[in-house]
Amino acid sequence: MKLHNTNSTPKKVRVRFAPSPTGYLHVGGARTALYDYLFAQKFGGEFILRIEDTDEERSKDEYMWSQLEDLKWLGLTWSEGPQVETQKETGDLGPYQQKYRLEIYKKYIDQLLDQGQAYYCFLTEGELDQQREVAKKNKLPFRPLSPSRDWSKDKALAHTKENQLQPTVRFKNNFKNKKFEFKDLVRGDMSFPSDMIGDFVIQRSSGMPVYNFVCTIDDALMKISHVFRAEEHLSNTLKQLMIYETLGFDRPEFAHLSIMLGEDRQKLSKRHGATSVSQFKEEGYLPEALTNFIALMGWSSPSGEEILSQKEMIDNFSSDRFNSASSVFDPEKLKWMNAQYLRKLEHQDLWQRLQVFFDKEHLKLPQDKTWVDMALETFKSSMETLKDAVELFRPICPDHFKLEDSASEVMAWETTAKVLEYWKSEVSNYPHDYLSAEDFKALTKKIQKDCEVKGKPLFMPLRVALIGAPQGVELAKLIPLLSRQEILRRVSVVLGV
RNA sequence: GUUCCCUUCGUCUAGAGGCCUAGGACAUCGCCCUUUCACGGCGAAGACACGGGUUCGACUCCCGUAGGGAACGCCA
Repeated sequence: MKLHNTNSTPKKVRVRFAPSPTGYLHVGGARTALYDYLFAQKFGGEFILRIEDTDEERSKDEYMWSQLEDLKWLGLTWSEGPQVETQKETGDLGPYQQKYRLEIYKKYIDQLLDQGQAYYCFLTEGELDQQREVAKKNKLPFRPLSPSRDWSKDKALAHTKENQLQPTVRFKNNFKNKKFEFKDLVRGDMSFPSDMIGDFVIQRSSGMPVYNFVCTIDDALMKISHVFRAEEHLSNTLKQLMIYETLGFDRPEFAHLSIMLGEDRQKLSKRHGATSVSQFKEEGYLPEALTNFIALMGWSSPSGEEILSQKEMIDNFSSDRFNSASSVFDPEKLKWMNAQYLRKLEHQDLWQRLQVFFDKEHLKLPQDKTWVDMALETFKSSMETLKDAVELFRPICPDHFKLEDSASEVMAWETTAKVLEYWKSEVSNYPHDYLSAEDFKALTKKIQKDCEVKGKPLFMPLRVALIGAPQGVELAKLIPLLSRQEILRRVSVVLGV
């Protein structure tokens, strides 16, 4: 399955991520970018960012910047292309936004036109539809048949002017019975027959060239050595190979990554829940966990280790460990992995990352180091995402105390009132501002003895009086996080005083 | 319809002809820890899509079949 790696890096490694700014950065795109980045890092090459914005209707600069920011958030940095901070480009082979490269494309379109390897096509959409229908009826593959296929450039231009037309430009597929072969880094030897496609459009009637053309030109001009892209581009490669060949460009190596699916085995999309990188960010996933997780969809480390730092991924990265089968995105495993990373974080770091989530919910927490350390130590093992901290910390936040419905059963117990009254009076006589875990333990022993209550009927009411709910973290750990005053206030609230 | 790609536990995967009684991870279930909920520890269950070849021997190589996917766009 994976004997086809060349394992050689003859050319200077230059890889590119080429998103089209028609939406937010998708985890699928993020994975491609990640592989680009890892590959470049591993082989000391360059990682280039190119913006494929030839779809004038759907492309928006706003999307471009958001995608770039998400890429940076993931820790993937590039040496050439538009940069977020300066809003300017770096690199010598720009511009890196295709809409600013139109002159370049025009030159090559003209060259093809002059050489008779492309032609102006005056077929209307209606005519094309008709041809398509005929092909379908005869169970033949559709190949556009253009009357102007063999016209000279001058004749076509004259015709255009005379009739005020806006023709497209089609690449003339004159390859007869030729097999286009290449070695895919993921799939091995690939071969496409030249008659798999007909003459294809390389320039729209608007004058804007199309993806398969500009992509090829730019990869060649930007000296891209390896193209990592999603599997859906596999069949496009034939068109691009034809262009490489007629223009005499060196072609890069290709790696067509398997596709990411949702749990219903359909292509991962919005209806499967979160799919954009920014959504995962908002839900409290760590960039290092997200990249680790997506790296493992379609690639594996030689050791079989699953928790891998960026450095470990770089060190172990190679294109012979790609899996060619598509994979299903499993949000549960992502959560698990995120939890692993969360627990490894330094408290100071974790606390800092938590602030944006607390702020959003107007949670005001103490900030002194001892308290933070204690609180984090108590709660971090219950967190899977940063956002989980909100519900964990809310109960110990003074302004947010309330009695949950789940507490009503406990409150109805016969012994509950007695326990809480006793608890209240003990705490009010306590000499310090905060109770220690040890003092709390001693105190519960005392209650147990004097009230003749133990086990659940003892601890559940106390928990309710502390956080408003009968379930949660260990009481001894919770106690030192609340001031004596706050504890008293709460027990009063619960007792309805 | 044509061309091309893909198929190992529910999910991510390991697997380069004998190391396979198919390994690991998530999820699931059980036990332990625990006054609750988690964390953690230990354990169980669970897969080579199917059929033919080739071979002394096939998860691995070849050919079919089935299922899934892509392209056949003036989307990328």
